[in-house]
Amino acid sequence: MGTKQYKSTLTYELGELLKASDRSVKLKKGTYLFQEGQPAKEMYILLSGKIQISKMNAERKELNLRLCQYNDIVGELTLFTVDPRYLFNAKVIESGEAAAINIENLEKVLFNNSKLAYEFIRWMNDHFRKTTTKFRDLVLNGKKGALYSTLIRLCNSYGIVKETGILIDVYLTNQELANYCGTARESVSRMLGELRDEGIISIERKRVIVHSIQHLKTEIDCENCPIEFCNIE
Amino acid sequence: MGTKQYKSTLTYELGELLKASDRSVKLKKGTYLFQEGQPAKEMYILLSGKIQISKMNAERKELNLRLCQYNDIVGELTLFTVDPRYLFNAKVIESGEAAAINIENLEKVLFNNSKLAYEFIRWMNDHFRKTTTKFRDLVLNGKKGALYSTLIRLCNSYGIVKETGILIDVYLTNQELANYCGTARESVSRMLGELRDEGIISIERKRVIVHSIQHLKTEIDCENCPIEFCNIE
DNA sequence: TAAATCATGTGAAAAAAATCACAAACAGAA
DNA sequence: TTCTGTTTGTGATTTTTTTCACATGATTTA
Repeated sequence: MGTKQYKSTLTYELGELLKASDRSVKLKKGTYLFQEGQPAKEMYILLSGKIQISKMNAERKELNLRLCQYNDIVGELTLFTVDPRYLFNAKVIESGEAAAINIENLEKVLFNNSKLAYEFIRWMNDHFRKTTTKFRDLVLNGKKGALYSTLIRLCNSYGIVKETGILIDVYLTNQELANYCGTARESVSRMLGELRDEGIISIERKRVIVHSIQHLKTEIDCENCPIEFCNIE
Repeated sequence: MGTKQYKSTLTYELGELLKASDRSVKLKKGTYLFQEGQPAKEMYILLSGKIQISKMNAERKELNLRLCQYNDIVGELTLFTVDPRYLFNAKVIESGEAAAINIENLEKVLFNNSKLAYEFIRWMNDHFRKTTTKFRDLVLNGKKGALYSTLIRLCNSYGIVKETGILIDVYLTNQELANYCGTARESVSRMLGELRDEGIISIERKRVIVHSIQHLKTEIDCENCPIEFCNIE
């Protein structure tokens, strides 16, 4: 009991990718694996640790897009472009290790292995699907909807089922949570406080326990889409 | 003078795709080419007319995601999935015609033609990139930012350069514009009114003319990203 | 051409969210 | 353990946005 509820696609084919892996990189908490605008030579697969993918706007407000862990792919959007550059920031929020894959090599592999290319297209589809649904939630359901949606996704990706509810096994500050929602830190603090008072969640040493995910779901009219499309990776 | 400023990728390879085209479909204004949840057998390439891609939430609020025209691909996200279903609504807002491509056929073609698969991955990358940037604008810059971003993208996709400014050559109601921004119809009306009073835009028979796109850009701290990543397709 | 339908503009009020300012709580380092 | 820097909670205020209600304007269509 008490393990991750869902692990994303790329399975056998992931092995293929890893074979093309050139080197491994140590990830130190607080550093960046890459940042927006840097020239991109490599794509990565996480072996351990956690990485937050974000995009800044010009006012330096940050929007967190994904929270990645073991087996997740990061830096993928640079494939097959001229003068490839990273589009996002990849911040290490839990130390670990990643396998680096040279983009040029990967492009060759994809070109010669249609099974893998196919798998990759499928993965991108899934990925796109998640993103769009998430943004719909963020844009249409107000800031409360944004937070609830984020919590649900965090449950699906990092939730550990306990007797009392689902423990979201990541240490996130309110500010970071706010960056997932495009909202103000204080608003998150207030909304979490409300949920706490209503007994929907509780907070135990910086981690959230969701006692009634159903409540969050009904509040945003969650259509109970399959868990593989409703996560934060 | 006076033509579309940018036309998206898939060029030669588009021809390849079209060769696999099975039939063509007439598009009648006001109808839907497909709707969320319907089983998906075909992907489409627009030959003429305009189609709006949207996603609903459970409260039946609609979020408009793309506005597609000649040579744009719609219904693409169903590839390589089991029990494929459309994720979005495709509403015809200007009559025209589309080439339908059977998904199973296309999967075969992609599988056997790595050049095409490669091109497809690249297209999806671009597509993803646009989407993410757009949503960042929507989420981080408030409702005004959302509208300005939408107007800029509309200029890039449908703008016709005139002496006085850029004419956005699409007939959109305030409600439809609002659906692109995740905002209320009345708010759009008010914001457009303000822009009109300031002389930034004017409206001529339901179409917007942007006199100072620069003003819109500075307001949302637009980093002047390449036009091919800043459009509404 | 009139009637009907749909789209727009706008005031007033309510609701949602951000901002500012500061105290309290907590975590990590010395 | 104490100090220090970070994170959290919260009141008060301001700003942004939505909502409601209704008048006006524009387009269809019969």
